[in-house]
Amino acid sequence: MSSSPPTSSSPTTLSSPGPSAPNPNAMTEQNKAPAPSPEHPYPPVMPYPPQAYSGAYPPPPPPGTAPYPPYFYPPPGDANHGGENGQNGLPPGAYMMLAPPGVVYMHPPPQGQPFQSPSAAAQAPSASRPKRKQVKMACTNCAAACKRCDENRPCERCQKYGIADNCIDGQRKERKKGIKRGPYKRKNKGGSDSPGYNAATAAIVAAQLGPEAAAPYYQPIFYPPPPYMTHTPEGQPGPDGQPPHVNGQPMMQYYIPAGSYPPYPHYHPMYHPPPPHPGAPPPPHPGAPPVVAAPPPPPPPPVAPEQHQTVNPVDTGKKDDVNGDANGVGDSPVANGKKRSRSSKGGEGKSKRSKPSSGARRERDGVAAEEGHEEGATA
DNA sequence: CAGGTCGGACCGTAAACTTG
DNA sequence: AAGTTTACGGTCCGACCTGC
Repeated sequence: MSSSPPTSSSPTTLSSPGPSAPNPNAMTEQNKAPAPSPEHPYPPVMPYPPQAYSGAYPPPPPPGTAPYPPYFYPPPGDANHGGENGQNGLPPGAYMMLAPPGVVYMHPPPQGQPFQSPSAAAQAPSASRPKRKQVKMACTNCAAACKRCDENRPCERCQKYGIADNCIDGQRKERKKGIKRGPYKRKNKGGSDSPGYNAATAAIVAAQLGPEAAAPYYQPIFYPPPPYMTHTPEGQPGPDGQPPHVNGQPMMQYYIPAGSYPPYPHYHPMYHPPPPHPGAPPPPHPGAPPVVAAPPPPPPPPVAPEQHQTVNPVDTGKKDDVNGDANGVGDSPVANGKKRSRSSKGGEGKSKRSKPSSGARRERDGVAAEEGHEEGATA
């Protein structure tokens, strides 16, 4: 999913890092929407009555009305957008907003690109990171050293280290058979699975905003990055062909269906505002209509315990697996394809190291945990 | 600094299931 | 049977460790 920024080589540099939890009440100077303009009043004028929608994408405008009007506000990375690159416990590439139940908010996907579901977006490698390619079978030397191998025999690495003689394929173990599995979860088949409220999203919201916010009244809606603007709403082109900037951020285009105003959902009468999050009092906004008491929210959906487990969106710090080159630096042959053993560690095979996990390590080293990731892959 | 070690993310795909 | 989902078994990135 990439509405690739026009200039940056790294999308993550263009969109600002999400500073904190996607708390709709939390707003910083940077997070604020741009000043309203006559064409784009604040809050935006909703020409349609609030509507519940959970069907096909994009949601059709009400009969007899024009397509959704564009509105503009700062790009993801603010408090209402949750995780960039898996920060804040959200999947990488996903943006989060809060909306009333049933309202599906999306914007048109970039030209020629299909809508990608949140889960798919979370799974997909980012545009800046090509998928790692693996050989079918590494030679025994490379496998033992956990180093990149190639299809040739002797492989490049073995040649480099003068152990070409030992460059042979290993023996692949046969797969276990007869492993019983539970019932399969079928994916939504509609081509684009609309982001619905489920235990996973509930858990994410609960983690970020507190359990109250996880109630169905505050559904997190994930959607792909919107396209960047080429001109301001006033028609001014951006500098050097780049998107115009607002508050130092490239301007994006959002389409906002009636009934959901992403940046400040609690200003809409339909919303039942969540209790103030500690340390993040809801800032008043000029021109904001009074908050009308909403009907009592329905009880939160029960969260299946097993799903609880899998929903651990806060990845402990998956490394940025940018591949590419297999730089030979630090590479080393493993003599005779022997399984290593480290005397002091009683190593046999891949014994656990007595050092912080790589995740913790990265954290300690100040490497940002990127790409909040999927469920713990292997059992 | 170069080479050795290895945790764990990532990948490919076989096997288990589901669907038509 | 064909398609889908799951998870096994493997690859290899990249950080740490060690010895020269």
